[in-house]
Amino acid sequence: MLDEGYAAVSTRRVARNVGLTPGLVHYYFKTTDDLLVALYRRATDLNRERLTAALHSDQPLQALWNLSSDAVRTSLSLEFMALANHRKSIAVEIARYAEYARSLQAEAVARALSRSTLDPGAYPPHGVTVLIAAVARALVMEENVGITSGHAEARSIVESLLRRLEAQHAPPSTAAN
Amino acid sequence: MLDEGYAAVSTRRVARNVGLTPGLVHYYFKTTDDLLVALYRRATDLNRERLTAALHSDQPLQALWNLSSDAVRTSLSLEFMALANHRKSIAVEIARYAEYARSLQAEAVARALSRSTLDPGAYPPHGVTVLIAAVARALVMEENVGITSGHAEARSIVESLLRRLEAQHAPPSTAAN
DNA sequence: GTCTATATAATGATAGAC
DNA sequence: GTCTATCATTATATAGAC
Repeated sequence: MLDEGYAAVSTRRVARNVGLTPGLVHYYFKTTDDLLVALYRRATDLNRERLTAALHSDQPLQALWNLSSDAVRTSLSLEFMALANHRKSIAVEIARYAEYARSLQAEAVARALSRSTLDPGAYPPHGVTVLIAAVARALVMEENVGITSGHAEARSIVESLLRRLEAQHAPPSTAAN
Repeated sequence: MLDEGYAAVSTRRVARNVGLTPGLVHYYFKTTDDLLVALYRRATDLNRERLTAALHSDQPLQALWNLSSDAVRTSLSLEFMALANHRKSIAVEIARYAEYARSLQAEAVARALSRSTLDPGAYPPHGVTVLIAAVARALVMEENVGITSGHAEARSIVESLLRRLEAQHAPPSTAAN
């Protein structure tokens, strides 16, 4: 799925890769959709653990950003998003997990913001959560096809913002700009 | 491609949809890759015009953001990104256009920043360009699969930032936060 | 559970008539 | 240019032997 895209995943290839027969794959997963949903669930189970750990670290926003920037994990997630465009059963599964993960993340962002000196009204936690995930995902997606210009600069903007959001005792510093 | 994903595009279906035969499609486009590349080029030609117009409007950043938020256009772009994961010829085509579009956008961002009162060092134009495209694309992608939580908040954060970047005569206002 | 065999359908691509 | 016809491959899914 990572190497050749979701379209390369078929019951036959799965069977061949594990040295079994297509019939047996259908015995365990009646339809191909069922197989893909099971794969997605396994991925989210792993992801849930990593996310929880990140959000409970001492720099949850940085940890969330690093986790969201993981190329393999994010590439897989992007394949599922693409797949969801023509597999309704995948779409509902993705939406459900995404909303769950988002709420977890938003809570962590809210906690971090409450410890900072920034105006919480200017940074609604759900919005910040969306932005972090959005930028990380887009960077990985672009790198996957060979686009890199502006990435370093974008990362530095985000990371500097995250440092400010996560600064427990904001230094007097220069006026925020 | 928009309704059922890129995997639904085949020479046979294209032929059927226009009332011709698969053989003829292969006469014009030797391989399916050639067909997809041609489709991508047609899309970028349209896009190039729209982008140029947006960047020459009186509020280029707002216009860029609005353009990047167009659901149909962006969904198509996302399909091509997904497709690029297992079609090298598409990947190089996408990367080439993306780098070109990015440089155009970065110039416009630089011009807007030079008219604003913000510290240009804190907002490198290429980085800002990446962020605008990234967030817009991610929002569309999520909406396509039914995820919406935090979107309104994220949009409002971005739009407020864009207003500040594009404010020709920044008002005294309250301290930026 | 695991296999073989098969029904059915879609695909990419080519050859050759007109 | 446009068609018909075809080859070879892959896919989903099921039936039934063991």
